[in-house]
Amino acid sequence: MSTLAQGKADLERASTAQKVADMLRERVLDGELEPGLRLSEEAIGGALGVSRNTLREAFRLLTRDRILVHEHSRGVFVRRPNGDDVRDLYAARRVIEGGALRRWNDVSEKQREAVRTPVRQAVARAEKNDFSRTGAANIQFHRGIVGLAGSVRLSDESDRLFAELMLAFRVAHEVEAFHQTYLPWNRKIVELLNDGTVEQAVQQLDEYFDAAEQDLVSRLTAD
Amino acid sequence: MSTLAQGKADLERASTAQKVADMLRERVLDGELEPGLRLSEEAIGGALGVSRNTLREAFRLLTRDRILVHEHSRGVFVRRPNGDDVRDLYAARRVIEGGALRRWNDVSEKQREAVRTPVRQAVARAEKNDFSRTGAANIQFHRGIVGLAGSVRLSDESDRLFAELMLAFRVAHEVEAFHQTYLPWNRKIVELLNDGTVEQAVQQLDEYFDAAEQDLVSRLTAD
DNA sequence: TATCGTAGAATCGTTCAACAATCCAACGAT
DNA sequence: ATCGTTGGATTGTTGAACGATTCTACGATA
Repeated sequence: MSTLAQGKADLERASTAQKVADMLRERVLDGELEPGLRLSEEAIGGALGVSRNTLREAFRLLTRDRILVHEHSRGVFVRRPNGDDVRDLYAARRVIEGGALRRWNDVSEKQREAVRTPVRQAVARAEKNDFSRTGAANIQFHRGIVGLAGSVRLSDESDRLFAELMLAFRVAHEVEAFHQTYLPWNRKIVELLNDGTVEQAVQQLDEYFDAAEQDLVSRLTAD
Repeated sequence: MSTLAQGKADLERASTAQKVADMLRERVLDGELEPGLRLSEEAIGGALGVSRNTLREAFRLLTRDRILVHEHSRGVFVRRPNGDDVRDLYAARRVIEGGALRRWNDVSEKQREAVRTPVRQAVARAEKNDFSRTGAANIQFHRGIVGLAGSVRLSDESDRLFAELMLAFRVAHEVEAFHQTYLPWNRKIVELLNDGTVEQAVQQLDEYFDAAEQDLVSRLTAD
């Protein structure tokens, strides 16, 4: 039955606006479209061969995902987070991930493995100097933490927060180096969880957030 | 200067789609447009005197706010939460509000007052049998709790979750009675916070969520 | 020189009309 | 009673058009 559910999801993926939005999202997160850039309706619509109305619909989907921002009568821009945005993002993450982590003892083993596995992957990839994928594994680690909450709404919202944070990394020119710096923290958090000392793991996570926020904010306000 | 910022917000309030979305949101939350109802583009667009494209844009804004759901090639519907949705919503609230409440000792006095005041108001209004406004005060209480996190993104997302929950109340025919039932809980939580026993307050909040979720789910799956 | 205002270009906001694609309900065949 | 089929209704998408807003560059004034 799971294959049927999968197929249904693929079928529903129709919609030109959805496909355009997916393409643009990829371009933005890859860095081809830099934060702060204005996306002209005419230029992009012409390049992609879709009408303005459809393109505007794709824009709306991406503003919902925090990828773009819409300014009335001025157009849409690739989101360009500043220091205040980063502080806000980490304030949200502290509450969400801290709250989720405290559910460690109440969740399924599968959910716990979704936290442990990405750290193992990140370590393995870092040893091979495969840093681009180390970052992806780091994100998976945090997605696993949010997953402990058991709410798809919360996981979806966190994905949007992560996307915004990725843009902040890009503005700070920290796309690759950032994640590996904090890899030891993640490893320590998993150790503490495995020891059953959940509160200590939460505290460690908070320290990670403090350090990461301070680092990122200083690099953003330096510009 | 605050008046200037206010004026700017008013000026930016333009956009036909935005006004249409505001009107529709009100109609939905008031109950005029029932959960599950399909909103015809032609009918509503004609009634409101706006073009289909503009109306579709308003629809997208409301799907972002969890008021409407969009089904491809079928149209948009007033969201109609089911039991699984409610469980997901409370899973999210447990983590968000629990995590926010634990920040009690780290936040400003103003933030703490934003939690205490709504409970006082709710008590006063309940004594006057003003139940419709009791519910509003109850929501303010929980908004105050989320506000302890100090993240506008998290507060905004919580507002969307609350809106969805309001729809669930409506489906369960519990719009008015629900909030006052749990007023004693809120009062107890504030007492525990004032006593400085934050962890006990969190535990009390969790019990509130357990009871509220169970109540609401049973009424939803009964249909 | 610097500030201000203005004209014109560029772009967005919104509408309208049209057609293809999809969904739905009624009908009839097996 | 279940399963195709056929129209009719609704959404998806396009293209063009025009008013409204923003931006840019130029020139006037102090």
